[in-house]
Amino acid sequence: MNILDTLSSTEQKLDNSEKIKIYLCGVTVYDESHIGHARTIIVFDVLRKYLENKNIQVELIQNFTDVDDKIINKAKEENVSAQEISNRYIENYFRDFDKLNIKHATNYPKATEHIEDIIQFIKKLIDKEIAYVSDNGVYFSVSKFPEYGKLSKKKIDELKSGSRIQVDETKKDPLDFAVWKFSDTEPLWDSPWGKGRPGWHIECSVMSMKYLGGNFDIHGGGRDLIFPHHENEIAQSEAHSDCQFAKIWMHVGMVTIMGEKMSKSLGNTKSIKFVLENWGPNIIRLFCLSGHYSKVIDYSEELLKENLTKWRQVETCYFELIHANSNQQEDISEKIKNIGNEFDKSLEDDLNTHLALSAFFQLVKETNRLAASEKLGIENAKIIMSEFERISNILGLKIPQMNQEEKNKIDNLILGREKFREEKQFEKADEIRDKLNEMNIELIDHKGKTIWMKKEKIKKDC
RNA sequence: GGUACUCUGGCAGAACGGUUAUGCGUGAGCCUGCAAAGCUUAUACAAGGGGGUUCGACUCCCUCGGGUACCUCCA
Repeated sequence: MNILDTLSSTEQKLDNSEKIKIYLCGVTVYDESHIGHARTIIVFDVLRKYLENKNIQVELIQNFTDVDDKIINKAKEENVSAQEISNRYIENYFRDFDKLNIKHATNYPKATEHIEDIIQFIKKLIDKEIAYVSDNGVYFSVSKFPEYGKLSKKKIDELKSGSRIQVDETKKDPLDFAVWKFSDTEPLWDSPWGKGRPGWHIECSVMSMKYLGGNFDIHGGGRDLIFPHHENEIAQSEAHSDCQFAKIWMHVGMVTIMGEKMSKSLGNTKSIKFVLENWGPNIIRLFCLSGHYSKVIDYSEELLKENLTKWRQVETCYFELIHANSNQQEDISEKIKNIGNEFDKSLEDDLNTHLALSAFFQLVKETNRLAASEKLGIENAKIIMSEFERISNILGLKIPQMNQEEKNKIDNLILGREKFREEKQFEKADEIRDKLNEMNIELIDHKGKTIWMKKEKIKKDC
């Protein structure tokens, strides 16, 4: 599998070894997660599920940054502890992302639970004279890391001249960044240099190394993390270990809205909670996977609606498959195999989810074509269903299931309707159809039989 | 200002140095008691502008222009 690596700007082969180690920069937990966060995490979820489908073990570490100025400010505003804030939003995180059908990471380490590791890490940096203690904290000395800027392709002197950073006189160099900030208000921890808290960036260096070792396969996150976050992580980590940090840097493009970046600071976010309520998880996933992960996608109701149409086709396909009972058979195994290969090939090529989705929709189309011509036999349905399930698993799409009782009820109503239709009592037949519609059951009248499908409830459906 | 990415048909969006992408939408038809869903079929002078390389460029190079992101916290 090839992945576009931000550091080398080329596609790098992902070792198809038995295990792939991935570190994904998660969220700072001070507010509701929005659809931009969802995109990044969905992309990595698909990557992970694809690899696992190929029997490659994946160790995925995704951090929570739970100590940060924004958390502290919010805590002050609400007059509660920082921990209460971070706990609340971690809870919300799982509330949202579980609904989005994201498989849990191997581990979700938190900065506050790794203070001792962080202190040890900083100690070594100071011992190596790469970091120094000043009045305000401990700083990483950028000049000690000659390759600084290699990820974001920035030149050090240009950074200096264009610097909008408030010049902190206690720093030796304006580009130096804090690994430890002195403070005398909560949250704070003891350190050999003074009470305070870790700076941003340091926790990812420490925790990735702790859980994945020095040189792991993929480090990922949103594009906006390239600078300064990932740049600083590389500097700290490589200065610390003298070894290459991540092998591949994989960055997911931004979600914009009306052409503008969706971000908390701009106040133009659509929270996952909101979008879930209106469109449900499957449409969000289809939307997030509709373009190449590295590019921008623009959030709009129109696009979500387009994906609703697609989702309805997927649902139709699924229910055609489970109701298949035609005696006619057409040999389709080769065709289905090709579609599966096409799907895999697309993902192998830098996780081209858009092409992979095209392959999936070919499968859907093929099924619906067979069903329309009364040629969807049980054997064929089995073959297709197995591929359908494999693909929807990787993409994280999920048809809502229902219990037997509900199914029986539907079948009985349909039988009643059939009777009225035979007797040409269409008004009564239509009443039953309407009743089923209210239950989100849609009837599909084929020549010889009527099948039903349970449609996912979508608020924005109209 | 610097850096990166990007500019493809009404919309979304891929691949590829030479072949119809694909999907949505739209038109027509089939199916139906009527619908819905689905199917069939048709539809798009497509490549930001201008140069160049080439037998041939959407694809490579140069240049001009637009957009977005980053350069401060950010997925």
